Amino acid sequence: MQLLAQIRQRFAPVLKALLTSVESNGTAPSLETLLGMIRPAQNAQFGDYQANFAMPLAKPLGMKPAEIAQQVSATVDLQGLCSEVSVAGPGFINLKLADDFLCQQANRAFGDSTSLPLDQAGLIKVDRLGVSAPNSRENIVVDFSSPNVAKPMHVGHIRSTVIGDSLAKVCRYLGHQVITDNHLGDWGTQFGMIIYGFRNFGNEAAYRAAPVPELSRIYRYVRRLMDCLEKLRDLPKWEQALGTAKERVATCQQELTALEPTSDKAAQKAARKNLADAQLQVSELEELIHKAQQQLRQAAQDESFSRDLVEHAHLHEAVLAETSKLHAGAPENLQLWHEILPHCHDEIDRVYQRLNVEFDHCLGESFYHDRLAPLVALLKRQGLVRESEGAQCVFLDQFDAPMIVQKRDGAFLYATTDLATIQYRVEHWKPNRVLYVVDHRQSEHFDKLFAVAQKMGHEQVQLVHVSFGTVMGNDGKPFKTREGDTVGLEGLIDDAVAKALEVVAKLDEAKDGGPEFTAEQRQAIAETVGVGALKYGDLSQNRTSDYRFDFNQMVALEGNTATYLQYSFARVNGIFSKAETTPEAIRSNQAAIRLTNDAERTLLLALIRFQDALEEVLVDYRPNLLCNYLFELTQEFFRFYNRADCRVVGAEPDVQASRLAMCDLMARTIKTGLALLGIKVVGKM
RNA sequence: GCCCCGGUAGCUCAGCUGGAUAGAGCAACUGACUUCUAAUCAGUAGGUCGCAGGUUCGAAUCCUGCUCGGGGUACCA
Repeated sequence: MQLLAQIRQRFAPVLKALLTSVESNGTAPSLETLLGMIRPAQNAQFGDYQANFAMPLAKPLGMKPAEIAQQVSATVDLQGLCSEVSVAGPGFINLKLADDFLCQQANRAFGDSTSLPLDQAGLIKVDRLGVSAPNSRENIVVDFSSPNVAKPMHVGHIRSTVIGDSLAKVCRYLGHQVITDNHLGDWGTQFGMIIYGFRNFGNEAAYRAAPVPELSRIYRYVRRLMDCLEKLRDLPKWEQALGTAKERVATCQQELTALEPTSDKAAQKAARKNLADAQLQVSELEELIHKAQQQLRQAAQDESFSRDLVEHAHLHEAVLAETSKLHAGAPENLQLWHEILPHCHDEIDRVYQRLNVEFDHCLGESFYHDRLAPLVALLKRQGLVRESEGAQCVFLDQFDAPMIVQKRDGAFLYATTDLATIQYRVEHWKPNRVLYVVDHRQSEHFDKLFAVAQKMGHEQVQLVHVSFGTVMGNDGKPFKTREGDTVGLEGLIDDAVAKALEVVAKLDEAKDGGPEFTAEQRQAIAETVGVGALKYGDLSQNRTSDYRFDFNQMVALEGNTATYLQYSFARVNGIFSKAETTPEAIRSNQAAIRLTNDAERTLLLALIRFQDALEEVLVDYRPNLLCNYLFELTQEFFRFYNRADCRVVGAEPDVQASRLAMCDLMARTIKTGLALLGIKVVGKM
């Protein structure tokens, strides 16, 4: 249920009346703004909710804020909703929900056994818990994950995948019509690499025995060759640049010493900064060169690799040629592409399965390739395209550089594909909104893309770039292995699960009655806990900030982690078995939730805020708000759980029944909330 | 050069559509297992919210300048 909306509704008529009296003076905030100032109390000592609109009304109304607050709280009808209304400080209105209302809402959620699907196929279902349908049901397309299928998924894919999946689920849960689409990279240069590599470095037998590892090996091999060739090409340039940079250091040094006797502080400061910049440049170049030399030395030790470096000196061009042959429809390349592609899908599907992520569609770049030429033709007809330096460009007033939709050599770009994708989605899915869950470095691309889409006439669809920060390593730099490679996603999952298994085993051993799990049970729990920790570590972060990936912290499995939330679910189950009952029995028992103390009250208050928390998530597409909510809810639960006067088992029969119902609602809310984050629970830990 | 994002406790970060005394986790310290699983709970300590101005009843939050860091910036995605 929507709590905030209910409270705001009660205040609306009173505020409307007040606003009409300031009509002449048009400077008063809007009704909506004022209602927005009713929100959960920041500090529980002030009550449950607070209204802060009296202060900004003081000037337009020509009254003291406290008087306004007084008047409003005397007039507003909060019958059945609040038990206490008071004015405090300069004019804050503090509200306390009536216990009866709290119980009534909680009972409604508890009694709602309807289930809602979280995927299009309806395979994942969760409890509705009294959550109401949206005011307007929208068609929402969520575009996320979008890896290149030709190479193994790495740590960079995790944020898009996990955030997108969660947003899609929240949208669906709140009643929207959602289509998830994985816009796979299955048509780009990476395939040129694999095709070339398959022909030149492929091992037929290995491929037949296990295609995926062999393809992966081929990709990595070509990648390594290209890297080395690039280094060979760039090394002289860098060395030259190093020389220049060193000269610059010397010049800067001289300039600074020349300035020293003068008293021009600003000039000295600028000179010092120049020097520092130059020195930084030198050290960066030195490191770059050092690393490259190291890599080349290593390569030199590998005889066959060195031979390949010589034989395939023009690898870069060759790869591009294979790619454009593929795009041009050359049968031999197309055939190979069809042969290879399913294996690439297998590879990423295994990761998705592990992460419990599914898509309604996986329409990759290849799906759009024959729509690109017609799209450019359409842009031309619309008069949006202009040729510049041989390329077909759409120029935009807001940007210096144009959006290029066709290269000088006639090839299309990802901008072209993205436009064709919008075209297709609008035509076939008629979305009100499309969410692109893609990292922040592409924000300018999306700004341009959306601007062009609007010029093309797609004004009715709201296009949103849900951007997120980079995954950093412990050193504060983009997350890489010690060797400088990107970190494979699958290995990361394995590590997280392995770590979770350690903890599960250790705690199981330490149990009072001795270990209770079999090896298989431990493994299953570790899988849920490990994957949950990995996802939650990411989701609980504000998506816009760079995310420092600290493996040890993530698998600490205590504090604000998925494990903590999962643990609360397991503990509730512990209560049920102690009480020798089941959730089904509790629900059919039709017990009434009622309040006997403040810990119960705080827990209930948190429980009935579930929908409000979910709606907050969608305001700015921020799953971390759901994490915050679930964490706070769980804290309230454990406070309740640890209190001597909140024992469930052994309380008076009707109190026990009420508390069992509360616990059931708690367990279902946590389970549902975690499901909306794409995280599972286990009955015992 | 231009554009975008960020600087909050020792560490990692919430809070940013302005609200009362700036929060959490980790790390440190004290206490709670004959109890519904101690992966828990209660408590202590820790801060000139990068700096300087401004807007107003009120600023971590909005505006301006500065500073430090990251990213992007015409044919890669």
